[in-house]
Amino acid sequence: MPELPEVETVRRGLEPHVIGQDIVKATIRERRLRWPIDQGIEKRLKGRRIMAAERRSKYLILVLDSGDRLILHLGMSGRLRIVDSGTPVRPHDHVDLTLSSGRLLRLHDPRRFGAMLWWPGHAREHRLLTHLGPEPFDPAFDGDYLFGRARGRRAAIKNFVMDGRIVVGVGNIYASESLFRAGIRPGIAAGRISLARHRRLADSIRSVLAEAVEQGGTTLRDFVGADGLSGYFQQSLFVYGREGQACLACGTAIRKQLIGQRSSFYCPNCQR
DNA sequence: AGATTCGCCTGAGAGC
DNA sequence: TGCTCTCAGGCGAATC
Repeated sequence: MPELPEVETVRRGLEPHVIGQDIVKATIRERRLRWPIDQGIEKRLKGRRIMAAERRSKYLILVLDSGDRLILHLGMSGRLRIVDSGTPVRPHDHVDLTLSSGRLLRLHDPRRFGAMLWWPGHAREHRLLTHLGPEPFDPAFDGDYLFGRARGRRAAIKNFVMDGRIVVGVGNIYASESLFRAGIRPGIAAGRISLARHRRLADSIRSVLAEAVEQGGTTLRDFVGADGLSGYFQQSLFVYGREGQACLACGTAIRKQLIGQRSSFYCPNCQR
């Protein structure tokens, strides 16, 4: 499941293959993603040059020479690959962008939770991006910010940090891992956590994501695959998916708890 | 407004 | 072996 580090890894891997490339042709085999792919997007894409590959939250944004943008989201199971033309089409290969290099940028997404959206150049902002909170690596994101936003909030801290309006890019796995590093139990109300602990949490979120980006970058070298935690970071997980196993810090059995319908993992000894 | 629930999907794994 | 069932999860939309 692609989280922010995976999407950033994909973006970096994509860059050398797509920057400066013209889109010779767009082939859409399946329009029914999370939202239907616009009819006629093929014509709008044809002949456009890709000027930049950006990321906002978990959205990939291809900036075109026309000033328009193409927004891609990988959802749960999306993958983007650069493949040679003539590479056999497998099930769930929904979109091909044929590039002037002769290769294809191919979108593959079995569960179709992903998206491909047109963002016209004349629109200042896209509605999906307007409400988003700061990037975790943005200087504006720190413990004081988190603490301020948490005033009066009774939601569990884990749900709070997974709320994209508060901070983007913290998915289920990294939320559990960040809270472990910060020593905070996932079910505690966000508004009842001290400033000092919010600072520790903000630091943990940043460091967990930064490490994952580094390791994703060294692992998914063949590119451009986003199969989630296929990389080394999987070996760095302290609590996620480790129910009943010994805490790597203290040996206590890791517990699993449902919070907001999501599996959450924590060490009852290290996290209070 | 904040909190909670729902719905969209397929593949992997468990159980029979 | 092969079926059925359960679960996983991003996140916007709807509802409470």
